[in-house]
Amino acid sequence: MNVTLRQLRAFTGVYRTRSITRAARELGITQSAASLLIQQLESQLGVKLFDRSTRSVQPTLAADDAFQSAERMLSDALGLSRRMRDLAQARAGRVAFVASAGAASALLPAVLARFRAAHPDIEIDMRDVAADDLVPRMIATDAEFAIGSVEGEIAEMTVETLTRGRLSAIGRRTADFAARRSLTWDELAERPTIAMRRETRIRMQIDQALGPQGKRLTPTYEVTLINTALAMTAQGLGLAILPATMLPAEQFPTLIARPLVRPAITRPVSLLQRQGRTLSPAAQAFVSTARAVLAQRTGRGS
Amino acid sequence: MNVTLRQLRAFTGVYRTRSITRAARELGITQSAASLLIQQLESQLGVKLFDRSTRSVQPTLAADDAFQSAERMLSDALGLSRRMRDLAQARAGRVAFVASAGAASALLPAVLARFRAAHPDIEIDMRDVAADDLVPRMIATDAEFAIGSVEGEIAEMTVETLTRGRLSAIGRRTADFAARRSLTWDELAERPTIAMRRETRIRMQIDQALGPQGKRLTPTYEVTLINTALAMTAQGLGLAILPATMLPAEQFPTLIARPLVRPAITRPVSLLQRQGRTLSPAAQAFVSTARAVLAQRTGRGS
DNA sequence: GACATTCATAGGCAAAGCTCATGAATTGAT
DNA sequence: ATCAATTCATGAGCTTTGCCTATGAATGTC
Repeated sequence: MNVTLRQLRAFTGVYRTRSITRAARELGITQSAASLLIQQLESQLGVKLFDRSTRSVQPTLAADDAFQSAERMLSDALGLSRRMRDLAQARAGRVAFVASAGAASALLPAVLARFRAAHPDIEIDMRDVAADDLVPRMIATDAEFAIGSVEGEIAEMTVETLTRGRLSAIGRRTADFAARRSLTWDELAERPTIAMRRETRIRMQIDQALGPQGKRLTPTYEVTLINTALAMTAQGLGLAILPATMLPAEQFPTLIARPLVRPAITRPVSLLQRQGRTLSPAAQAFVSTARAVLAQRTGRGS
Repeated sequence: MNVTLRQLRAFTGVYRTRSITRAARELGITQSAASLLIQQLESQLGVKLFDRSTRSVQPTLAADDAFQSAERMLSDALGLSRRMRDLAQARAGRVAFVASAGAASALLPAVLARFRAAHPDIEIDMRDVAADDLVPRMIATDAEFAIGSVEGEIAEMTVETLTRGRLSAIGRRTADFAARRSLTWDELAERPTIAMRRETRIRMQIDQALGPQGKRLTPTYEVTLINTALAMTAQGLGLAILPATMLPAEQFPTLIARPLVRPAITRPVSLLQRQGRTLSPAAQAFVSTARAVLAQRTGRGS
């Protein structure tokens, strides 16, 4: 058998109190148990630690020597427990994840704000990447999860749809536009529109979905960055054709989104995780915050 | 129950080998025992440490975090064991003791040399004091023992006589003097003598012992320091009246000691220890070295 | 698809660990 | 000086822990 922390606890207790009885009380064990623990420790270390009579318990020089190591180990043990408890309660730690640029700019700011309020000491490492890089970066780095639009299966990963954003027309809150429940794709032809360039994921999905229906989007403007599209829309240059989830209400308070139908095209906001790997408590907390925020958002319409 | 070092050993093993089976082999336990230890640790820390499937054992972030503390504690534990083993074997540590000036100059140098050869890493703290200070210093300081001439009992202390030095006449190795087995006190009257001053312990003892016999020492010279007496003797100024144990043969190779008889007066060389306190292994080793050296010395005549 | 490897779990047994009771030594009070 | 009180050590007995063997489930390999 080897030295145990139990023995060391008894040892430091006796060393400090100079009494086996008192130390035992502190530890919540009987005096005889404490006595045995000291004896064991002495025999395992091969050193007498206390000169004891019924009347006094005097530490030997060896005990003076051992005391420091013992204290350090015990405080390390306590520190470890505390640290793990903090990690478990997401009061310490770090969340590293990948987010597509779209999610990062529109969806996640709210999540981040809420998460930070609840878990102020968690380090957040959000890697915002172009949509195409989402999965490769997730695979290549130590990110615990990824948030973005992913369709289909990916090896070694689980994909879960958090919410679906309907492709929408985003425009200024004019009486006319605000009155609409929805717009059809056909109706867009009559109006100036701002869409993403053909190379982008969003646009590719639109074209793929409309093609079989014999329809086609012919935008007035084509841009690369979502923000550009929204800024142009805010200027009244036309309707932006985007998932509603990509409209940050705080940033563009004058804009509103109205779903496009016939056909309704939806785009998932997905959560990507490594299969068979548990998220750290901090990451779990983050994910559930994200769920909560997205649920609200969906509730008030998307 | 609390975290145990056993669990931590299993943990670091698994962490390093990324395998419960291999770690178990290292620890000399079965795979199932190791598996249980990990489970216990996880439940006690409230944190998942490994994502395990039958095919892989992946440390979580919490495990990365915990690993360092765990390693430190284990190496502390090892260090403690080793340190205590060194102390036990008197391969490390420190001996603090008090020695009367006489013992320190004549008896102990040989002991120190031998002890140091056998225990090169032990720190030695020898406090050499005047004979009268021996006991007070022993009581007041943290010295583990004292060596010097002590008669009678002392509270809280054990007094053990290591050897007895006979009061002797010390003189140059002349054919005449060397031929003598012993001298009587009466014979001293015919010769020049060098004795310690009346205030010294040695002298007081001589006077007390001779008084009842109606005898009296009337020295030619009276000095305070033993070394002075010996140096004078070496110069041929007379016979030094001292315990034979106080003649350091190495320092005064020309001098020899011959016991004084009628009456024979002896003076103990005592070992003083605190009652009920064990000596540190280093001190024990020192004391037994002292015994061995003194035994030799007694053997070759004093 | 059979095989081998690895982790988890259950049952059973030995050992450790604790408590309770008691004894021995020592101190302090009556 | 005797007695009560305190404190540490020890032994008996019971509970809990800890380990091993055996087996099952999952997964990657040939």
